[in-house]
Amino acid sequence: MHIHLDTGDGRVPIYQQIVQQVKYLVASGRLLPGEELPPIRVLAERLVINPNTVARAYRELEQCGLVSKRSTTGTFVADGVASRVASDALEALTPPADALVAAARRHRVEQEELLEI
Amino acid sequence: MHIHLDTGDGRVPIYQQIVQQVKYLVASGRLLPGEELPPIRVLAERLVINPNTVARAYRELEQCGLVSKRSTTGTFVADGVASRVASDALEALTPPADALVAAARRHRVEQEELLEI
Amino acid sequence: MHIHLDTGDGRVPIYQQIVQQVKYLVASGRLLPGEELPPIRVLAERLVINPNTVARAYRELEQCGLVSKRSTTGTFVADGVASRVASDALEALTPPADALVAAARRHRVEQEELLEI
Amino acid sequence: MHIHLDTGDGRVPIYQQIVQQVKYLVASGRLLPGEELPPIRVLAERLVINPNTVARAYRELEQCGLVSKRSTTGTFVADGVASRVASDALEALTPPADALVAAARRHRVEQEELLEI
DNA sequence: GTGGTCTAGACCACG
DNA sequence: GTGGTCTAGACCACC
Repeated sequence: MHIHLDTGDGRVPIYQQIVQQVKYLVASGRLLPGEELPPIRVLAERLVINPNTVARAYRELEQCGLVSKRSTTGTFVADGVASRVASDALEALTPPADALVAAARRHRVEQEELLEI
Repeated sequence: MHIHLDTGDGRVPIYQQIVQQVKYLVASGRLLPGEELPPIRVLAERLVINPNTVARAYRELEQCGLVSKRSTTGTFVADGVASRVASDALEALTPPADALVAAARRHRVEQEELLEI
Repeated sequence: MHIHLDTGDGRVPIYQQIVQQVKYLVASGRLLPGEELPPIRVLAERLVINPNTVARAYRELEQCGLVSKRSTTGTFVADGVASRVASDALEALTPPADALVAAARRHRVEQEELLEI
Repeated sequence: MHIHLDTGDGRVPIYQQIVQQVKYLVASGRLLPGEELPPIRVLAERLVINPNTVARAYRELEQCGLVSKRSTTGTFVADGVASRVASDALEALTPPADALVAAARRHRVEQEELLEI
């Protein structure tokens, strides 16, 4: 499982970057239901961050139902979540898209110009 | 000058909302060079927010050169800024657009699907 | 707002004790919608625990929709939640009650005996 | 000897579930004094859990005096324990019952309502 | 002053 | 070895 952190102080909390990317990995089928995520400490070490930060990400993923933690055994992708996550992903994409379009309108930016970008 | 605030804790700082909207007003010609902005306290009262917040927005606008404060007289839209703001706006639009496209790619969302949104 | 912590290592995490008791306070009307909770640091100091622990409790309460945090302003009881919490409370009561009864049955404890307790 | 495990991470440690259920079996006469319990490895295999976990359960049962391990021979139900276990069970029932009642009071739940559940 | 994030590291229960 | 909880204290953005 490969995760890339943008530490550029881009105002996105590390733990959310993890949450988001795990969602992506599941939605795109690169993480399959039942598959085990790296142990908290291992992922923390690999990303050179504090275990607490990974733990928080995993906790949020569990609250979303995307992952299930069997204590003392590990953390696993929950069953039958691929579809839900997929629609989730699209929904997550919609608001920023709308905002972008709205912003563009306020700027009177031509549609073609926007598409080029 | 009409400004609408989204206080829904939607992750956009109030002062930035003000900055952005003043830029829009200038770029779209609804605020003309030389025109006076509302006094800090007046705008703060109208928006039911802390005067410090308005002050900060005005300060940022001044640093952008979009506005000039003549002490004890008021805050005025600077001269000949319309064009600069316009290009500013486009630049401001590019990064989120890129991010959106990048996110979409990670989701393997088809381009057509994205354009529809 | 009075909160009592059982530090007797009774296996209930501190942050959950806070969550639970705030729920009780709301459900019983001792905390009214719109009312402000003590700032994280203040409550932490009062309970002689780490601010992070209080923060976690508040975060969970927010995720439950019971509370809303207006950053830099404070933490407030959400509107129109009394009823939901009340039913929540009853639901929270049901499983342990069932477990108790089931356990009693396995012990062949007479019903009267149980009621006396 | 039939034992059912709730692996739903419902906050009850596996080894305690075993301890409890063995107590029930003894108290209810389905396990008689002198009778042999399944070997650790056998029970572990049957329940698909770690042998260490079964070992721990047996150890606790031995500390309670409910069971006695004769090395290299097996684990047997101790003599004359049925009555003790029975009272044990009642004691084990009291604290959760109290907690339940206390919780109910905090919720202002009527007693009749509680009894129905 | 508010809450938010993160670190470093401790201790625990469980398997 | 797994995850869970908690502490102590840092720095940040915002109002």
